[in-house]
Amino acid sequence: MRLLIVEDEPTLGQQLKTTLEGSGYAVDLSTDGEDGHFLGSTEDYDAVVLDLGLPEIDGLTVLGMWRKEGRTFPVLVLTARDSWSDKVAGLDAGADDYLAKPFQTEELIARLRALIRRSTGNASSELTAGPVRLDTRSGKVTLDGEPVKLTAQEYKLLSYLMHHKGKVVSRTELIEHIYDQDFDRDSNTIEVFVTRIRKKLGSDVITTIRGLGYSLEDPEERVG
Amino acid sequence: MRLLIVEDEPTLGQQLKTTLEGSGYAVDLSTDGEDGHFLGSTEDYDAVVLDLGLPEIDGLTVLGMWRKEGRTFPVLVLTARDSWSDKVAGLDAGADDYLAKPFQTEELIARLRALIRRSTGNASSELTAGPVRLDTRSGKVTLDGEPVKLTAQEYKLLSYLMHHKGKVVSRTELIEHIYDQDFDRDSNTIEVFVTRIRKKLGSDVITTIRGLGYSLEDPEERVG
DNA sequence: CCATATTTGTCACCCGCTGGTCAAGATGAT
DNA sequence: ATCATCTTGACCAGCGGGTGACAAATATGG
Repeated sequence: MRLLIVEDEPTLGQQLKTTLEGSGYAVDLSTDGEDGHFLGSTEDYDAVVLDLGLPEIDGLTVLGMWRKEGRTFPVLVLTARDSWSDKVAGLDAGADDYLAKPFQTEELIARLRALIRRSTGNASSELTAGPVRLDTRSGKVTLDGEPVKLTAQEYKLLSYLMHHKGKVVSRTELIEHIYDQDFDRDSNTIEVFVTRIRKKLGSDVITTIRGLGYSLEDPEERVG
Repeated sequence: MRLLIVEDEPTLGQQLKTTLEGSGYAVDLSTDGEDGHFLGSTEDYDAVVLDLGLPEIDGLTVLGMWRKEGRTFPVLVLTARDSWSDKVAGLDAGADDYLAKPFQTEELIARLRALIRRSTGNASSELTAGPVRLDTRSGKVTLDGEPVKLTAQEYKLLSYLMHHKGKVVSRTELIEHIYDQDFDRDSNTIEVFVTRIRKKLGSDVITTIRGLGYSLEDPEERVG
């Protein structure tokens, strides 16, 4: 999962980036509205954390522009503690959730997880595909009930696929959502990790669609 | 399906070409209006992506010329973000859809798919012919409900025929719409692929009209 | 703070699939 | 029967993808 943070205060921004990366997200950080808006318009994020008090362009404006352009990623807005009006305005402008500063990073993480879950149309924080179950809350994976140890990267890859079960996900899309901006786009890491995951979970969990990418089967097995 | 991209910014153009080819289109790329206009006038495209901010000739002019020449392919116009006048002018000049820069390639792909679907007179993204069903959205094909694995090329060929169900499609037309500019026109690949598709979907799906080409039966055939 | 284990990404090599060519055989039209 | 057109099996080069091994980076533990 890949996030964009738009936060003008460098220390806080950097700190958030580090924490969220620690929670398994690929994070891009932008410190002003102009740049942040551009990133959100061109790159493909799973969620955005947007501070309203920005220099240059105001956060609300940025959000409004995104929505007008048809960007649908979930946006979590950071507001000053007591600016009640901001919250209302934020929700009006198309924010999906808000959090008042100062806040516990714990809470931010929890809310982001919920946002992403909802936006991908998953009802529960438990995702399943055949014998595989993934709990986004605890970050644990089981195969036929048995716990399986995945490494951080393996988990990210699998998690993205499970959030988009049934859809064909291209290598580029995977790279874009698992790594942040600067990453060597032509290398075969994805293939390598798919192999490693298959070794742990069985070779039939992830299907290869030649020339297009990978896919987790939807439970659309039809018998009779 | 074959597309023409007219985009002066080389990086963006090339990137678009690559992505769209990845989505199964044959793509010609032109970097200036003069050349772009020529291609659109001589070759046969299923849709055109036209950037309005072109050197030499303006995009709107090109579009106008095409329409005056009687070209009917659907045109998706790329406009700068805030130039609202461009949009209006574009639609007036005969554009079928527009997309403001910057945009996400996902969206471009979706819009193109819709444009082509509409321009071929198909109401849904699910095309059917007898027992065969093709979903342009997911790229999956089923025979009597059973999923069938087609290769990329097989899919392109079948997809084109299904978009033009009932019409007799000549070999040249197929070649022109499945491959891009540089392709050896006299070879029997088409025949070979027709054979291969028949082997997978049954020999009666594609009818041969000797001397003219191939055709997918309209479902209403009834021999009295 | 060093030693060790684990993880991550790169590389090289292999393999099977796919797309395209060719040529021989089948099928139709006249 | 003759000729053109279409079908199909065989063949092969090239590509995309899978995998083991190695090296760098990072985490773990004494």
